[in-house]
Amino acid sequence: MIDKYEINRSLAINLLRTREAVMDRFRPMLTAANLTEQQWRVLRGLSEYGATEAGKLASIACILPQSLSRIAKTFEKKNLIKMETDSNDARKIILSLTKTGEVLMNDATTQSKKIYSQLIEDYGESNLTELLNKLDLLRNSLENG
Amino acid sequence: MIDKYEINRSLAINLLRTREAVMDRFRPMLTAANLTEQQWRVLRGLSEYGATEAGKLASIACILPQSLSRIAKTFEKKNLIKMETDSNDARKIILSLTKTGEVLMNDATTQSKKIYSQLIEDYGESNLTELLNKLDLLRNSLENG
DNA sequence: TCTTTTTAATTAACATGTTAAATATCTATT
DNA sequence: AATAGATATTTAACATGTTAATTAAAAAGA
Repeated sequence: MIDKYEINRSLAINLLRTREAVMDRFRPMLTAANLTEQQWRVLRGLSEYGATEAGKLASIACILPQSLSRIAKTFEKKNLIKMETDSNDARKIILSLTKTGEVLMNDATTQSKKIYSQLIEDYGESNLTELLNKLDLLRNSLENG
Repeated sequence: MIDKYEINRSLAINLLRTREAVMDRFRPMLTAANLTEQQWRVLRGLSEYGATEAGKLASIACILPQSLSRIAKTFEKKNLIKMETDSNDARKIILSLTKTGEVLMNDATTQSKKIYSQLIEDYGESNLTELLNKLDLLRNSLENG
């Protein structure tokens, strides 16, 4: 069925709709862990990269530094992360997971990997690889175009 | 260069990063028109579909009905849209563009089409078609999987 | 060294996302 | 017709996105 409405073939909207469809599979896990999508990305970044300065972590987690400031404050109160000033540059704040944060992430990551495995099974590994490659190519085209 | 960090190959984050890269090209146009991304999607939906009830418009524009309520209120004050109760069902609100709204959209749409044409030229039409097809397939896989 | 510029993080203000609840209207059932 | 249940929209509360301004510290230049 051909769609005569341009908005439905718009690239930006298709990327948005598709991302929402992907996240629908992960939302139950996030709700159970009492984490927002952004909080999940921040903790995941810390879990994979270890102690990281705020600016770099924001970039890794795809959120703005301003948002990370607020999220970090919340996480520190909940004792999920530690915040320390960089000894070589007092402007920088180094964030890292506490033991509590690591335990939370170990549980959540296990569930996340299961969900992702099922997604790959449903979509097909080659389709996933090709899609990721096409997305990389698009980003490169946009930067250099 | 192989990326050892899983977060950087995550599908949801790649879709997010790519969408941001696409929108970077449209943001100057939106800033000039003094519209947010969501407001742009709402006006574009109205422009293409004509008078539309709120719930359907929210779905078309990929925003939640709650967000559309707030946006519609703003637009009505600015005289960009009209809000009328459906004569057959008083629960429904029919939204439509005013003349002022149409003029705004005519200008913005012209610019938008130019930006999109340039994007297609940079990325390649066949790449774009294949990407959109892969996104459609992914959404179908997620729904039926 | 002192000043200027740049960088990193934070804060502020407003718009939107998200979840839950409230309101109004319609539909179905009795 | 009266009630219960379903639907469409709105409101509320809090988290995040976005733009602009602020603060503190490092880097660069005179």
